[in-house]
Amino acid sequence: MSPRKSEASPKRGARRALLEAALALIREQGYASTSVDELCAQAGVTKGAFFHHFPSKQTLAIAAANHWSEITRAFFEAAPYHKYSDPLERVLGYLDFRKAILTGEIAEFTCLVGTMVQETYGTHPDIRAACEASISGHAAAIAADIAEAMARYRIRASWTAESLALHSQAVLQGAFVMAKAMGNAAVAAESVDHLRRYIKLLFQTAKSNSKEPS
Amino acid sequence: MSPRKSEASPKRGARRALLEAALALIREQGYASTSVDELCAQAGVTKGAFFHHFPSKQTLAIAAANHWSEITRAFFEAAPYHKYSDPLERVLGYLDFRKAILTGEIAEFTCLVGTMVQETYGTHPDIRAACEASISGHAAAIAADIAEAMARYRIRASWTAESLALHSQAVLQGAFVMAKAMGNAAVAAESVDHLRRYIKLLFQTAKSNSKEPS
DNA sequence: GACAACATACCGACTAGTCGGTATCGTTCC
DNA sequence: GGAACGATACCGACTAGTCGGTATGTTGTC
Repeated sequence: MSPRKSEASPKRGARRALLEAALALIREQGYASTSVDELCAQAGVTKGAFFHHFPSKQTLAIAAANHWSEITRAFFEAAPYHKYSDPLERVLGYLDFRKAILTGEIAEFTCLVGTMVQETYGTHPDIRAACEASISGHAAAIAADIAEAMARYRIRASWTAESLALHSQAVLQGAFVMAKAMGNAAVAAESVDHLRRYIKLLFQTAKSNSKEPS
Repeated sequence: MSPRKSEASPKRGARRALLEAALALIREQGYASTSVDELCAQAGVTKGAFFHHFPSKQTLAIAAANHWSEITRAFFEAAPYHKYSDPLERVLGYLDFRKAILTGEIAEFTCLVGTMVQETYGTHPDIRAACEASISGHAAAIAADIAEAMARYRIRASWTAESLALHSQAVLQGAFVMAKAMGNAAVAAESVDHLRRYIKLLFQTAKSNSKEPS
């Protein structure tokens, strides 16, 4: 009985609430300057609940990075660009999608692990590894489409699909840094435009050589 | 009397020693997790000296960002790529130079203001502004060469010199994030390669149209 | 002796993490 | 069905230490 379930945020969901709080706060302020008390207040739980679920602040950060991987994976898997049968269109559609979501507050579209790895890479190896896994995982998904596109359009290049996928992530991470520095998202959008133009150019030259695929 | 000057680091140069310490430590650990005591220890001065020269930790961060602007300006002004008379060669030479200096420890080639702005953009507006000024100033120098190259090669494009210069900075900042995440500089170097290829492609297509300038 | 350039001692606020205790669950046996 | 039971979820006061910042003392220089 008592059929109610899933309240505001606490009660029986402290772990998830803390992970969500970590996403919000760390993206805004970074890892070091986000205190455990602050995380608890945001999540609506107490310190006891925090250390019941996570043995340390660092452990929460790692869990948050993994949670971020899951969230983003699901988010991009549901994105509309997957409908294209042409892998190159999927790659370009991915960039259009990334540009389209550059709206609202800066902390709402920037990357948790990119932010976190900057201040932890030297001091918290485990957090860095979790961030690397998140970025690499996402890049691998892009690399698959790029590789397919290269095969389809008979691209023979000095660069690899993996390299271009990682470069795409670098551009996006850099775009976030620039957006934070300039205080607006427009500069980030323009960088995505440049990246899109680059990839089109890479495939355009070879595309004109071989007419149709298959 | 006593003709000796410029000792190891302290004595009569506390301010400069603290600025150098800030560059080293903040690039390694970030702003928030670098304490005033740590900065003093690294600089070889005491806390009294710190607050004699800087009214607050935030003020030091701003001074460090400005110091960084000066350091990097002098560094890049002395770089070899300025010898080229062709502005496009200067731009490409700039990228070759940026790739060439991606050696040694990660903290030694990454950008202070890019690191700092990530964790301060939302909470310390003055630091953010100083970081923006540093990046914008550097980008403006690149934009000048790009603009000259566009004029010389009669480029008429949907992008501007300023936009491409900012994109270059985004790629570099992103390359640093990726290097920190992956734990190696190679991934950063490959991103610079991609950026160089992009700019060559942008100018190559138009270059074939109009033979020689002037 | 006045002033700048430091050093030393210290303060209150805040930090991550601990600990004893309680509330609420699912399970088991009657 | 319900009492008993062990486990998990959670609470909030507490600690030991660190933080940025201050107040005051010392020293060299003009």
